[in-house]
Amino acid sequence: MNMTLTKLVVTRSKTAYHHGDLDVALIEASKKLVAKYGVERLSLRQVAATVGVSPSAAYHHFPDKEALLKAAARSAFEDLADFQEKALMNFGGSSVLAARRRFRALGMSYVTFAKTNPNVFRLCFGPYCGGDEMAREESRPWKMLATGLNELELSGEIHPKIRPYAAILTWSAIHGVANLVLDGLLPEDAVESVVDSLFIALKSSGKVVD
Amino acid sequence: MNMTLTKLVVTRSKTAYHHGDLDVALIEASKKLVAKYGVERLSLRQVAATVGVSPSAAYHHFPDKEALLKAAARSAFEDLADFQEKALMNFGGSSVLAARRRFRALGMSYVTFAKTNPNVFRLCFGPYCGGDEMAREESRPWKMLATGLNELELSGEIHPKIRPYAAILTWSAIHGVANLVLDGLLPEDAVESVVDSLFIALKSSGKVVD
DNA sequence: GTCTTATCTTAATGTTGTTCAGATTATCGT
DNA sequence: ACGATAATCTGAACAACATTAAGATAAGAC
Repeated sequence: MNMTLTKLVVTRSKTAYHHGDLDVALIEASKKLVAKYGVERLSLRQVAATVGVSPSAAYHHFPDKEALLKAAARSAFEDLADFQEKALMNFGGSSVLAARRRFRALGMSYVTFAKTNPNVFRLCFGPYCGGDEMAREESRPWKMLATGLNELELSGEIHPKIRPYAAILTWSAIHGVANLVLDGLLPEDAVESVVDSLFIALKSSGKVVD
Repeated sequence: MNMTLTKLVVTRSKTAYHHGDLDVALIEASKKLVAKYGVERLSLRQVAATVGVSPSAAYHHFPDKEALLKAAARSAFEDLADFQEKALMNFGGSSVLAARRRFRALGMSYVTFAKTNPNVFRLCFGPYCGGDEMAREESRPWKMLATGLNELELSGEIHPKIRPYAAILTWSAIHGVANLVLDGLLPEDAVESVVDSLFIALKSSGKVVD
């Protein structure tokens, strides 16, 4: 779980001058302001004012605005993982149906997060995205996807032919609809279409000749 | 084809005071600067200076910076369509193989454009994306995808079960990899994986029971 | 308690988006 | 051809912005 907020509340100092966890407070304030106005309208000064600190104070914790936004993006990415994790908890069990429900929850929660916090979702993946530092295969969303696919495979819901591509195809498709729906280029119900078609695509036993 | 640049060159006025097609010139300059530095680092004043005009001149053609960027995004979206169209021209014929090659070219060119001009690609689909104004089903990339899928269908390369989802799934998956690769969250070769798996997924004849 | 270091503030600089009053050119009716 | 009207651009201004430098304040070590 993402503990940044908790840490903030617990260890905040009482004296006015020294804030005590300014870095975390700045990140949290950034996320809130981004959620409200979007990254493109975010100013360092506003963030500092929200936290109750002078603008230049931020420069003792981050080299510049870009670094702060990258840290906020990183934190927001963890929030997304948290959200998916919670969604997953609603569907326990080891049956085939449970595995399918969990897989569906994984994809749906991803898009629900995007639609609920469009600006935050865009922050995660925009030009402030950590990229390599987010360590691809080690990232929590990727790991959840991997285990979800393993469960489906054990239930015989994935054809061997497509198994090697399953993770990349799934993440790409889900990430794609999320963005296209946010941009207004696909209707909202496109999400269900993608999830449904992914089930069909993964289970399929078609032969391809080149 | 996107004729904005041509129009600019042809009708540019010689007198210094009146520019003659300032709107188009501003859009083109914006795209160039975005390509170089990214949307987040673009300033109206720089754009105006590049065109050789005072900053306030832009406000007689666009209500504000956001409107200019939206216009630039719209134009960039047409550039993407142009790029795909050109890629498509390399693969004529009516054979099954030709249909498959065109479909592959459609997806690959989409991602190639993204990787060649990451900042411009992000401009197309970011918060400055036209959305509804881009008219979804009437957009050129969507139409190309639709005819590409029709060709594949006529060649017997698409199973009826997945046909209704084919367009949405394909666009989502391709758009998704493009973004994830740009963000450094998927390796570059993920693109081929997605295109290959799309072929498998579309042709498949799997049965799904609920 | 003093010294050192970490943390924050104040003040300043140069750039940004945007506005407004005025200058310049094009267009059009005559 | 000419004068009025509208379109287009400039220059100067303003507040908000990111960033920096020099100094104030508090915390922790000894």
